[in-house]
Amino acid sequence: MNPVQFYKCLSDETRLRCLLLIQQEQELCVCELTAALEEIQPKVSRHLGQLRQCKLLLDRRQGQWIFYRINPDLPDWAKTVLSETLEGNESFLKANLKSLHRMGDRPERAKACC
Amino acid sequence: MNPVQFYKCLSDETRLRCLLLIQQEQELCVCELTAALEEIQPKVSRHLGQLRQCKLLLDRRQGQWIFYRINPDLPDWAKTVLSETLEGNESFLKANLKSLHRMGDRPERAKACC
DNA sequence: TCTTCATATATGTTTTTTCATATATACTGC
DNA sequence: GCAGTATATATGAAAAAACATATATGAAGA
Repeated sequence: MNPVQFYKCLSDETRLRCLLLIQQEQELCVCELTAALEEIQPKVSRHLGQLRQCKLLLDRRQGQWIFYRINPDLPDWAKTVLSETLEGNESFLKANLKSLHRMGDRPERAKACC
Repeated sequence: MNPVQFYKCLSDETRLRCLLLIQQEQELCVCELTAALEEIQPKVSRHLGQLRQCKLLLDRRQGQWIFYRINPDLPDWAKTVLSETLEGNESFLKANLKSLHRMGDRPERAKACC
């Protein structure tokens, strides 16, 4: 994982909020992120696609939903960066978490596999 | 310190190399960084100017040289990000450190003040 | 068919890069 | 001390490149 590429991923507001929300909630689907960010779906989807392509996120389909989670194979330094950023910037996500939890009908999660 | 702005600063190759070199060496002047990166002076200077404006770096003049160092007042999470990134990416800087140490006539450092 | 999500295209905006030049300090010989 | 010159750094302006966005559309699954 090239650190420049890694930080390019974190350097956009939409992408950083997605990453930190997922870091906090373990796993979120596109419609949850769309609601949390109050952004249009193609915008969110496009940024998630980038994060997936750079291997910061993994996705899995469950029925009609696609859930994204942090790639557990990220190098340790990158994982530390994400968790430190989340811890040090709670207020940054406050409004997004509020919107997320206000969302009705959040999709049910099943175990990823096995 | 807004985390998006912070990561925008780290998302450029020239800026990230400068930051990590300074993190490792405590303090470097523009000509040392120019030599380490093998880039032209206005390019390096521009990026350092940005990092100073965003308050990631502080500068001091000593004679004809201007030395840059990490701003000690950065929030803890940001300091941790920088040190983790340095530790986790030693090889990223290898060539730059080699160029730096190969540089003849590096400026002498005096104590910053007092 | 409806919902969820992804992607293509076109467009606008921001960022980066370079060159040329300005400013500040230092040095040399008088 | 004073020219004149050299070195270190910063910055204005213009061009190029990279990036983000919106709209429209497509594909997969319930």
